[in-house]
Amino acid sequence: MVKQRPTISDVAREAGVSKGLVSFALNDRPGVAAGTRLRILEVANEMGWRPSLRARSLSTDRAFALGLVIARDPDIMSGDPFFPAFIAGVETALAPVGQSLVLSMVQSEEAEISSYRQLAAHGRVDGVILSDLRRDDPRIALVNELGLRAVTLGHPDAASPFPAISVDDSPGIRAAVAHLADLGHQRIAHVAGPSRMLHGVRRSNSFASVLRERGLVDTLVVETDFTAADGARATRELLALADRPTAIVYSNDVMAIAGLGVAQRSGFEVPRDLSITGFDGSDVGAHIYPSLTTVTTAVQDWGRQAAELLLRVIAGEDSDDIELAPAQLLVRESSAPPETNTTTTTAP
Amino acid sequence: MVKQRPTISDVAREAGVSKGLVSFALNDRPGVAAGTRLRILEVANEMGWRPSLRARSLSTDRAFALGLVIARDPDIMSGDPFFPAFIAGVETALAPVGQSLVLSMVQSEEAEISSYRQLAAHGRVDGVILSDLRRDDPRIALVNELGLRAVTLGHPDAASPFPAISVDDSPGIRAAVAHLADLGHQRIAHVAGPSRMLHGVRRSNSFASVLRERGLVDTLVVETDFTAADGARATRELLALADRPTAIVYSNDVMAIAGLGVAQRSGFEVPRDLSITGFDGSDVGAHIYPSLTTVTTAVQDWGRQAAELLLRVIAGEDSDDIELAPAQLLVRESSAPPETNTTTTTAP
DNA sequence: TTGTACGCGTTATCAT
DNA sequence: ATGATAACGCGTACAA
Repeated sequence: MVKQRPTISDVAREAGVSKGLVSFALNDRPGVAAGTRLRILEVANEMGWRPSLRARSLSTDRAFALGLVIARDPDIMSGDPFFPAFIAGVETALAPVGQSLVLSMVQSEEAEISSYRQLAAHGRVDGVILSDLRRDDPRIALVNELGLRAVTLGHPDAASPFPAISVDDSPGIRAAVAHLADLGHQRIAHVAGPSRMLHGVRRSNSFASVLRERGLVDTLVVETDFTAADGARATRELLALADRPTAIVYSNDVMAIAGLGVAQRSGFEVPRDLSITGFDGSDVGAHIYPSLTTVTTAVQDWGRQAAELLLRVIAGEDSDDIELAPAQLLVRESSAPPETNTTTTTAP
Repeated sequence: MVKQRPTISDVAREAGVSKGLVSFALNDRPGVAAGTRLRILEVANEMGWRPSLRARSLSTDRAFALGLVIARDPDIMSGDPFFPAFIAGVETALAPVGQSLVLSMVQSEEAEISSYRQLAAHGRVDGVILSDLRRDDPRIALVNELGLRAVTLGHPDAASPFPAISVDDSPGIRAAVAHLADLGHQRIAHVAGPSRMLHGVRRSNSFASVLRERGLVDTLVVETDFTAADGARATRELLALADRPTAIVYSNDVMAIAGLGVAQRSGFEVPRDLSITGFDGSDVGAHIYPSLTTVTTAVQDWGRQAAELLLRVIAGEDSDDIELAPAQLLVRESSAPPETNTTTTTAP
């Protein structure tokens, strides 16, 4: 005989009141005499009553869960420190309130779209966190049509019905470039992320604007797909230039590490012959040689606050945009003054 | 006026049959005349009827979702290629059948336990994938008591009611050590994972057994927590030994990369002065210099098959253990013969 | 406070 | 064999 878990009907019978009243008492709603409420709670507690999420879900039309659809290749994910930390942060916001995260990792834009459609059609989640915003991101309209609530990580490039929770990359990039320029670098390159991605574009823009302010060459930009392989390719291209850069700013740590490998393989010594900086402060960057100068953000906190904001949106509470502490430069060993003799160094 | 989605009652009315019959027809169950069934399906289709996962969930007591609780520090996750690929694999199994993955990332054992309890109490998932098995893993009994179904990644060290889906690490480790021994290394160290974790233990055991077979020293083992920082520490300790190893086998790529950093920083040239091998074949390992000899497994496939197996278990179908293709050695540049002169090299 | 309809399917019981 | 009816799962919400 399986001991079924008690329902509110059981509690009602035991407490000698109606089902509805139990519901009211349990949800701390007005209209229940203090004494009755107390007795109901007591009985419920004694019987070990737990709310049925499913029943509640059906009757209130809510899922009590948030969704996160990640559209990245495992290759790009591998080694990227962002999502693990972000998700850990989301979890710290959800666990205390008994909500869950439904995660979907897809590898094509069609799969991404259908993933949102499924989440909505099945009522799996009440809202989603939109990450890796793209230009004219179709997900914003889609998610809105589907009736989901959402928050975006960063500001979209068009009007959006959803609040944004952002970390300004700009100060980090600016600081990185300024740091390199201050060290004396004149030819600073940028290994950028995909231009379809807004944060990629914004980092590139910040990069370009600092260079212009400083009156430096701003043509050394290579776009990549964020993978180690593409970071390596970009680095090879840059180092093969007749007038090669003396410093390279990478849009993520994985590419910076791959770039470091390429440089070393080609006989360049970092930072003597080439300075490099990363982005996103991965743990491993601190332990390679030379350790990686990079730009960090409080990703876990971002995750927590994004989830909290989305919960508020779902609850119909205030939902203003949130601006978190901007990215910060973390100077380590991979950046140094360029060689004093200006003769273009070529690979041995 | 919001156009509500049609329910089976709507379909029933439209088709001129009863609610129950619609359900039978929609679920391909016997007892419905062929013609009637066809008409019902047609009407349902015309009306755009979609099943309500919630209603179905409530009445059938199923969640149509799988759970994965990851109990690792973000520090360890960061840079680790396993879970992204694994989850991507899980997704490929779930998406086609309309199921979802509920992910929880926790940072303590208490949080882990309560995470499983919540998933079960709320009926969020029908089953869970147990990863990172530990010695006397309490989760197996817990999950069983909670009435969840499960599969384990790897064989637990005690009887388990759940099928295991495993990738044998042993051949990979053995191949790595054999490779190093064949190159002439006599003092091969192991930077192991936590001994609480079964795969850590198994890799260590495999390591030790090959060394014994070859008659080599097997005392050079340092246990770590899998982080880059701890991999670096272990490497420093090993390289400081009077009789330092000439090769180090790391239990993951992140530590190997950190170890490489330590070695280079101490003036050792890899692989001339020290050979190293990693584990888990991260993308970035292929692009560092020297590129990392490592051991790879088909992680994404593992994820897909684990999810499929769990779905079968939940469906009450066959559920034999599954043994996947074993880990394989991928020889790259970070391993080479030891220096011919046996004089113990010390850091400059 | 109570009674009851409701959300939306599934399934056991009955009637034809 | 075919189909209808009603109970069930478990809360929520509203009229009485």
